[in-house]
Amino acid sequence: MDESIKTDRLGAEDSTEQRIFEAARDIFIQKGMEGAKMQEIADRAGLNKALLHYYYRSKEKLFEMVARSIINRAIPVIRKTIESDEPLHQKIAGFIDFYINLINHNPFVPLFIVSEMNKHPDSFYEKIMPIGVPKPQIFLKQVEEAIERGEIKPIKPEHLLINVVSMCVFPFLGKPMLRIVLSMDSAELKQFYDERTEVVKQFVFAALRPD
Amino acid sequence: MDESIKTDRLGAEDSTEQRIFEAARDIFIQKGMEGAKMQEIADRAGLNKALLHYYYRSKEKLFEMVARSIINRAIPVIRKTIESDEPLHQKIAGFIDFYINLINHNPFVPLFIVSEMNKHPDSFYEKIMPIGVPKPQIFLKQVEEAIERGEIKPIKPEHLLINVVSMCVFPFLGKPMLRIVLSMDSAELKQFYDERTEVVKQFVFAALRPD
DNA sequence: TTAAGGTTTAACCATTTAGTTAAATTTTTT
DNA sequence: AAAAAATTTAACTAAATGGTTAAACCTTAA
Repeated sequence: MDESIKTDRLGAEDSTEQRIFEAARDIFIQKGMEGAKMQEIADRAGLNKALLHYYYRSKEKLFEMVARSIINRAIPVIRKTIESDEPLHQKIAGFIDFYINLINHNPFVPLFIVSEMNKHPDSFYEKIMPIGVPKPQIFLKQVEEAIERGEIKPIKPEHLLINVVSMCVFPFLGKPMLRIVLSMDSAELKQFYDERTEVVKQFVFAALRPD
Repeated sequence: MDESIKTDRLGAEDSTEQRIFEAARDIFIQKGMEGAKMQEIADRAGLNKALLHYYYRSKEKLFEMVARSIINRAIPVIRKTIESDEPLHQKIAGFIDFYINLINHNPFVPLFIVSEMNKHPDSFYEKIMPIGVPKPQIFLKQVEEAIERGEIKPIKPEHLLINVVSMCVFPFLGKPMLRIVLSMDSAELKQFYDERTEVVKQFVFAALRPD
């Protein structure tokens, strides 16, 4: 039975090591560090438990690698969009596009990151240090300048940034809530998330439009 | 004989049972069901482990009660604001006021609820069933009517609701992120959260204002 | 073919942890 | 004050789980 190519990196073969890693990623994301059991990871990978230790030494190390990989993939794209020096409107639009699309393809990542950050803020910080913390200064300055030029309505740049991020990320964190409160089925949910990009853009730009 | 009134509320005496409950609440919120250890809860309550079982039977039961209490307190206030038939603007403003204030006083509750919901959507649903799922129909209808009357810019009511909730809740989920990315110290963070209510209101109403 | 290397496994060990119990202690009732 | 009831504790058990190991099992190349 051939596995589909589920790469982490391009060209990664479907080695045992890789299968373990992917199984671990799925389980850790779903259940967190303590909730995940090595046996369950092994089962999901279709392998014996000892193999996990052979390749990854310990649960901690395995978790570490998974966490690092997730963070390594998420942070740089955030940096790239936020640190670019495109014009403000383009940047905001691009940010929303990219961010929602990213999460749409990795819907459980935000909860993983948020949980990780809350439980172990220090170890998280150490993990993103090497990649580089996103520096929003350019963005903040752009907002201030746009306000001075009267292009957008006054707002503290930090709040604007958080507003945008909130509307992109939260709907995915709260997905089960949406299901229940808005009683949406899968199809309706899919449509809702598809609409999201445009809706958020319009909402933000409407809020920013000067009187 | 009969047990003291099992309170959740202020005025609760400092009974052993209560101390256990509070310790459990703190630890469960911080570490989740699997991350929390009975011994740690006992230590925090200043008691022996056996007592936890004496009063609460099992870890599952204890967690159950804690989860239920947290949900019981959060859901009704959401219902009340969302289901009221105040005029739309008042309702939105009141919702933002109340919601941010609520979370400000219980900053770890949203993450607990979001995590719970993602790990055990069914048991969560059973927990809120008895209280009653918030029914947003009135709100959704109000939005549609306001749009028809040209009082606000067109937007799918569901998206508006999620936008508002997102901007209220997410900044608390992402607190550690704010710290790092915006490099805020405690004082700055406090101020940020204090400003939040007004900022969100202005942002939402600006976005809704018709051309 | 066979020997060497990496790969995989079942069985085992040590530790942690939820849960029990019987006895000691404190509080309440008579 | 004595008996009864409620509360608290230390010591224990059973199960789960992370981690180890020695042997079996390929695959490959002389």
